[in-house]
Amino acid sequence: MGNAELTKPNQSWAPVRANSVANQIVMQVREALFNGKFQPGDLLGSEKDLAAQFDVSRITVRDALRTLETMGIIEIRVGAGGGARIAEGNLDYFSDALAVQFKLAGVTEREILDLQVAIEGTGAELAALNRSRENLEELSELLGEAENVMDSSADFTDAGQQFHLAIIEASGNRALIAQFRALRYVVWPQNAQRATREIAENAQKIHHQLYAYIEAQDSEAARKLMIDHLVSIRAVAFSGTAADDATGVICC
Amino acid sequence: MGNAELTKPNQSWAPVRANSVANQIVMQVREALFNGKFQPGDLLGSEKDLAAQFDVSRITVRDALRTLETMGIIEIRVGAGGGARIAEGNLDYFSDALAVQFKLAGVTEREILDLQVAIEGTGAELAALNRSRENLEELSELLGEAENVMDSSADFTDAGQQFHLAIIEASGNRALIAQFRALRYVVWPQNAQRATREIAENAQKIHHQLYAYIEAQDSEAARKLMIDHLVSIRAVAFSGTAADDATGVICC
DNA sequence: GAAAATTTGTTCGTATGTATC
DNA sequence: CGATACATACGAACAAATTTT
Repeated sequence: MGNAELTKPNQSWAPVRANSVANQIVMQVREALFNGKFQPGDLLGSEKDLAAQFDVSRITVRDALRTLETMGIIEIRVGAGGGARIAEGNLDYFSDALAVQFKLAGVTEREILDLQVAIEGTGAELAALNRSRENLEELSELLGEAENVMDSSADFTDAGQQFHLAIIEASGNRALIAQFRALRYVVWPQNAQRATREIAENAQKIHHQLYAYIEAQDSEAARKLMIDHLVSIRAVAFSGTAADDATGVICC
Repeated sequence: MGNAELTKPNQSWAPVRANSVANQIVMQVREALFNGKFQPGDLLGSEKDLAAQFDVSRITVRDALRTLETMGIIEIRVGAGGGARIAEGNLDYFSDALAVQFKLAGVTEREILDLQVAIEGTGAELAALNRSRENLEELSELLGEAENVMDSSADFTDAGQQFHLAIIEASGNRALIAQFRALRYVVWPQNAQRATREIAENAQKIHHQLYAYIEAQDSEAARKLMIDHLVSIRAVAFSGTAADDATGVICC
């Protein structure tokens, strides 16, 4: 039977902190947002206003605003006409939270790469199905730009990253875009600057092939090639010497 | 004793708020965590301690702690022996942040379902490759439990959700697990309570087939069936009448 | 461009509720 | 039960930054 709940009887220290006045304010604002009572850009008010509105001290309001800000729900501006506003959507906070959780959970690079395969594989698939003419033009342009920086490891890596991002954007799925951006933020520092000239040429060739599949709307081929592309990155990343594996590619 | 390393406002492009003393404390703790100087459970100290360490007021420390807490980096306990500790990993905040960002970005249910396809498709694939004997036992157990609640829409939906989660857990990939948990939190309220008896039976059949593929380590079949399974959910969710689509399944 | 108004950032002091020993 | 330690919360005040006038 399911005795899983007996294994970890934690989470008993919640009551006092969960019912704090500051958290009650946080919950109220959050509920209002999800109930459609707020839209991005709407003004919540200044700390002074909110303190009067909720009949609490300014410091309590600050606690609540700090939490809401970190959640990405509000943005705070100082000066006249400033105050707390409903955010437009700030992916930085989310990316940071993702990175933190992966760190705390001890998620390995390999696990992250498998997640990346899931995201980018589906992204390539949907890109092939949904790409617009503008998407194709941007992808083509990025391919051209990468061609000019094949000898600069850092520049080519950056161009490759942009190409991958453009593919995800071509999928038209903002959830995937958000995930990819967050993921790139997490894995970027480790995987940077690994491209040699030979590796760059191989990557560029694969990128051209990806473009061809996406243009032809061959979603299954696009997905498979993207996954192979990423798996070969994994091979390079975990097999030690990168130069040995000529088929293995990249950094982007 | 060190201070907060007050940096000069030499970078004009950076907004003032990013250079606040509280945010500097946040960044220092965050950096320390990522540099391996902290492990989950480590004690940071009380507000008073930290105020003395950073040579700032308690309220400034409070601001920083509130941010760190919302990021999921620390957990705070009141009373003697309390204070701020490095968290074990709190997915609730992350899930909430994900839901908030999707809401603010106006991400649609369809987009979220495509992301779910990416996560769960890869999850099923990896589960077939990596499942342990314990995983199979738990999956089998969950199938049996679901069998007993086929007539209760809510209970069966819950059992189905647990089965899906168990598959992801069988993948052994904590990044996928975190993503799935967060995603479930986002989509759960809308998709709940849609199961009829007929739909439940169809879902149960598919779940049994998924188990068979995972046991046989047929990763490609597991992935494809999972995707079909989820796509049919999408069909039900977006085509209005669910009963018409006999092949379409579920709520879980 | 300068002054004024507004708002956040920061500090100190104090009181209270709560958890641990 | 009492003592201790800690977070929560309040009020007043000044500094710093930004927008408006």
